[in-house]
Amino acid sequence: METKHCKPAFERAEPERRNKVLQTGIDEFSRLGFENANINIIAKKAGISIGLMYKYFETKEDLFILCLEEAISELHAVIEEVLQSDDKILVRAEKLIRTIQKSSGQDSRYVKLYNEITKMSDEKNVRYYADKIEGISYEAYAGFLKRAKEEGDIRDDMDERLFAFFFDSLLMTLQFSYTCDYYRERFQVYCGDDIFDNDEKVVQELLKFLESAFTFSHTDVKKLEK
Amino acid sequence: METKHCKPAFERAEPERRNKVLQTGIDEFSRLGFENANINIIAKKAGISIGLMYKYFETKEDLFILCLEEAISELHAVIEEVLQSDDKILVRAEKLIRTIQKSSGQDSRYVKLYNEITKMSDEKNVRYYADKIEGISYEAYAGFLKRAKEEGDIRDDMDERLFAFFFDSLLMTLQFSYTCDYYRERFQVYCGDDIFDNDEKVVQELLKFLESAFTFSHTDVKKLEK
DNA sequence: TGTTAAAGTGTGAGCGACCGCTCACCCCAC
DNA sequence: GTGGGGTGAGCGGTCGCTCACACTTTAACA
Repeated sequence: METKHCKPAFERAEPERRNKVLQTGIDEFSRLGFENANINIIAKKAGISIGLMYKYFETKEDLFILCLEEAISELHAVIEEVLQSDDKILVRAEKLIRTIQKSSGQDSRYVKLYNEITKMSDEKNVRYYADKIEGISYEAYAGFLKRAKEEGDIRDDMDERLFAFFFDSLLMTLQFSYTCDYYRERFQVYCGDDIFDNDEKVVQELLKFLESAFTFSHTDVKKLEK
Repeated sequence: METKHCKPAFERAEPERRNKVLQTGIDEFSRLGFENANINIIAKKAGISIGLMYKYFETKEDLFILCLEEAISELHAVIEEVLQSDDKILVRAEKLIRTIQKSSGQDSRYVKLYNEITKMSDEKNVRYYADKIEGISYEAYAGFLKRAKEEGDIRDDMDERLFAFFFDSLLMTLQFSYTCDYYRERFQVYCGDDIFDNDEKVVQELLKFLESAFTFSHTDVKKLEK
């Protein structure tokens, strides 16, 4: 599973062509899903013959996986950039939320591809990709959550890992809710048809929600009760 | 889309057979997904001929949809039961979490089918099912969140709908994390390989997370600072 | 009550469309 | 003349779905 997913010929090909193939793949796979996308059509749209496609890739799945890795690295580059500055945790959360809102319109294809792997159930692939993809997010979050904890920006009575998990779960769902058809619809059921015209409100409410969860511990309840 | 999804013959069939067909369908669709499940094999496993299957259903998709509705009504029956008592909101949340943990092992098939619709992108179906499925959850949550707000169990400075959305997002992700392959793996990446042996810890940490988010408003920060 | 036709239940071989993938072939560079 | 880039007709397998046929039940009528 850690092996390369293309043949040497693809690495030798012109960067322009490599890009065309990957972008066309991302287009089709994100639009139709892995099963329904047709590799013959991807080849045609990318301007190469199906024969050449199979000089570049062993199988349709390998092409898919390379598209996936492209999409993932694109998504992570954005996250990485947001997390580079050493803002306070809530500022970072805010930046992440706004980025999610922006990128949904801009390049929903990457998010849709990410959503695709959510459906995987082939054991080896699942393990490999979960480790690879979620591992990166986890490292990023774990790092700044730990610092935030040390600096007293977040409560110290919570398990860091579960905390990161809940945090990411909210952001991941939000990302899908701005991008993937079913999640978009669900978002509207919960928050009204005009929720997509109220980005600012979503930011503020989620920050409120997170701020409290971040900040307050059970002992604070007692302090307040006095 | 609001039409029935089986022919009259299926309604006339013996309940025992109807059940066998639906259960076999749920088995196969949840295990393999809609695309990879084979309706000829479902017929065989259910003990009827493929010809009869098509006397019961117009298309493979109709069979799928009926299986889906069966799964959904099963899931909702459980939620409904949990929410029937008039416990405080945190007690309810706890019950929901524990139910999710239990049902994951017990009948993961229903959750997996629910996860399947997450992938839908056919416009009409998406709208219909999001309204139908998420609508029910939303009604349930909205109702008890409103009461909790009136009774002062949760803060009053948050938008109820977004609040319900965040709440359900956490629970939904948790549900998938106990059931669907990729989400399970992701759960372990974040929380360690032994997270599935620590149900109690998950309950407690999520309740802590929720309690703060439920209870504290920004003005409380200032009170505490004094 | 026996006869018959219509309507319903049930079968499974196989059609036809689709699609992942191969392979025989062409072209050009060195 | 060998090796790599490039082609696309078409093979082979799968699978949704049909249809001709067999059997059973219902019901209408003499």
